[in-house]
Amino acid sequence: MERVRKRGHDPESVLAIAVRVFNERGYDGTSMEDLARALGVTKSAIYYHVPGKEQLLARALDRALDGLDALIADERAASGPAIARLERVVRQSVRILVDRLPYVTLLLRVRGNSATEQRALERRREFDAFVSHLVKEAAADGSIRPDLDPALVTRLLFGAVNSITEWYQPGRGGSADELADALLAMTFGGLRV
Amino acid sequence: MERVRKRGHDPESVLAIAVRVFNERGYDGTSMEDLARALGVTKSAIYYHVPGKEQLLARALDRALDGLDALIADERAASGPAIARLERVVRQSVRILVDRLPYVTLLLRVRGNSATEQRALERRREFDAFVSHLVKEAAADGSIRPDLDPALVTRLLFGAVNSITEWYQPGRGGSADELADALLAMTFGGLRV
DNA sequence: GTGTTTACCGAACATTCGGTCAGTTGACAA
DNA sequence: TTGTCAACTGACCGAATGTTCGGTAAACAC
Repeated sequence: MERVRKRGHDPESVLAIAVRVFNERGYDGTSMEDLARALGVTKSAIYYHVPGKEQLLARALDRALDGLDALIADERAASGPAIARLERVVRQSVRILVDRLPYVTLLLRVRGNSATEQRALERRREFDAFVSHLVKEAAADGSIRPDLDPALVTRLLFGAVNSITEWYQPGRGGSADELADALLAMTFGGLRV
Repeated sequence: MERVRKRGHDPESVLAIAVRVFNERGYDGTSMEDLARALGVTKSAIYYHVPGKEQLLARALDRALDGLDALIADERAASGPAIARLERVVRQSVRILVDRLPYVTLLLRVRGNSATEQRALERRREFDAFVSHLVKEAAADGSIRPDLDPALVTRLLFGAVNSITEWYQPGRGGSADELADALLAMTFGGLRV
């Protein structure tokens, strides 16, 4: 009946710690021995909780991708000017990135070395395509600068968004909303006074 | 007397191909066997040209870092308003990134797993500190929006710059200068019309 | 107290890793 | 023709890799 239990690990705590180590040393740079050390158990204990290294990666990537999918689903049902929807997508992306920081960080570093990684890259491309389409809409109705290529804007804009994973530390340096405010002020409004 | 030679590899061609594979699969995800396959030779032939895997990484990272160091050296001697110097640093950073794309790409993915990587990270931090200082100058003299934290602006701005390594392909999609123009238009001028 | 389950350990597994080394090949000079 | 030498091959090494498995101690159910 869900008592306090002997204390020890479960699939969730193993995943959380594994993802932290994956982000510190890179997935390929992390051995099961590294994970075991971080968990305070031996290598073999890990296999009691999870099926293996690649499954840990797959589960972590799903956490990130499920968040982005939910964002798309929400936003497909939305209406209003494209520029306003774009702004909302950026803001929500920042929120997801901050909420699920370690998982999104891992996702953004995936290079397609295994079937698991390739599947994740494909799902990620769907998100990119969605955003790209939105920027094109905003460009077509004349609400963003006409001298900039929409595809390029998409990439630079989300380059800035995604770079948050490189330095953001929860607790320090503002909430997701404050971050999004600053990012939108810079990219939509411009740095110059 | 420097004839045409038997044809085959030399340290330079090995490095170039190795870095390409490192960027495709990640440094830790690349085995010497992978490199040998890409070079069309056996593993042991690699050791005739270069001392080993980590030396390949070290040489590649130096190419990127030497470019950034040269930029700093140039710019320390420069004068003029901070905002103009910042703009020039961004433009030159884009140029170096494009000119030395595979090397800079590799540098930006380093996580400090070995002494070689840690040394590279330290050198990179010097560059970041230089840029950060420049943004603070521009903020102090009132030439960028006062509502944005200079440290945050530095990170987001160079987040956009560095993201170029994620998608840029030489030949396609404009020169370094055109890229820099678009990036500066977006971040300094703002997207909105 | 007995039996079951949970969470783990230690030893071993086959495979892959980065790296070494003695030998081979073929182009070239003399 | 002979000898040199750059550029490799192939066999191999010890260590590390991800994973499996038999066993076990402690907590729980009855």
